[in-house]
Amino acid sequence: MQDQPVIPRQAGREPHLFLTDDQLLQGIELMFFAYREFTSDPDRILERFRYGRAHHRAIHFINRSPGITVNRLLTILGVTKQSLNRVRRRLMADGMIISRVGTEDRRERHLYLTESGRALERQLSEAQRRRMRAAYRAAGPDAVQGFRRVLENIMDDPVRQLARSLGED
Amino acid sequence: MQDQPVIPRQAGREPHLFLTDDQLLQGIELMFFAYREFTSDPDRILERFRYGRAHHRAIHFINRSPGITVNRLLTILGVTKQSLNRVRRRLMADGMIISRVGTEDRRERHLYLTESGRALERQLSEAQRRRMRAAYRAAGPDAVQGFRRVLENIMDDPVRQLARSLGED
DNA sequence: TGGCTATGTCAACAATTCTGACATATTATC
DNA sequence: GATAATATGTCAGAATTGTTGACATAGCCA
Repeated sequence: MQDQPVIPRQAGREPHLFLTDDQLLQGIELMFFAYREFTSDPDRILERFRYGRAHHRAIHFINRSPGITVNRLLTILGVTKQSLNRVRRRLMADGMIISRVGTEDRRERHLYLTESGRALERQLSEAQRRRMRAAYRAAGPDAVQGFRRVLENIMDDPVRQLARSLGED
Repeated sequence: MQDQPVIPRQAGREPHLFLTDDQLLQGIELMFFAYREFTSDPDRILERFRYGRAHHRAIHFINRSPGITVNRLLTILGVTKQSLNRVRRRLMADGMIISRVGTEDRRERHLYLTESGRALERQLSEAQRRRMRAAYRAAGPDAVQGFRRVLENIMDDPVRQLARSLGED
């Protein structure tokens, strides 16, 4: 995803944007409303399984990085292991994910989606991808670049690095 | 993470983009991580008051539309009145907001921030505005435009209308 | 007057998160 | 080989936020 370096514009001086508090408040509200809409499609699907967003997030990132360890998943999700374990236990009981003992380090557990898990993931992901695709197309390619640049800059550096590292596994 | 550029493909009136699933997944993850970062600053402040995000949202929208009715706030927040009332009661007990009987329709209650409420709002808002301002400046004006366009298009029409109506009150 | 609207409240329940404590297996280090 | 550190798992209790359902009051309107 290294299109362009996101941070350093002109070393020394930043482009001087005049941003009123009202413009910034609008941006804040856009984030609030868009995020809510953005999660509404998967939420409806999850209801049918009586799963919540925590289950969705686990499924998403296990799909994104098959064989991910519990520790790595905890780092990405930013929750406690107790919290994740409740979700993980349920997903394992339901046959959505499986856990394999690590070959190099036998303390580690590597998580994978089962066929059922992949099916659910596709359903959830499809709903969100459809919305993203429609929004991208309606906004146009330049807007997409800008969207990504702003979101990346909203993150602090450690999280930005983490987000960028995800496709690389 | 293969960097597939977002390629504009001409066809018809709307700009057609060729979007891989991977690009869309990246967008989805950007939303997830950016939103989490975006809420982290106010979360830290709220902790000191033992308030949660529900309190923040109420404060935000009451500040944005002083004198807003309970019903309107419920519509914006998309929660039940029981859920909002728990938050409202606490904020009123703490002297952060006040409620005034409507002059035209005496059934309505109009909500306002008190001086304490405004002080807290400024604190919360300042943290988020600072982050937004920094992101906007780093990304540049064109990116901001694109950011807003994509987020608006992520919303379904009713919510988009609602979001747009907010500055107008 | 009767019906609808706006608001408020009580109670019970569910989901998600946290902290803290404790346990086990495995790896790394001295 | 003994000890420390790491990775994982579990139990228990608490806080926040959300839900449904039921019920009550006040005020507007036809």
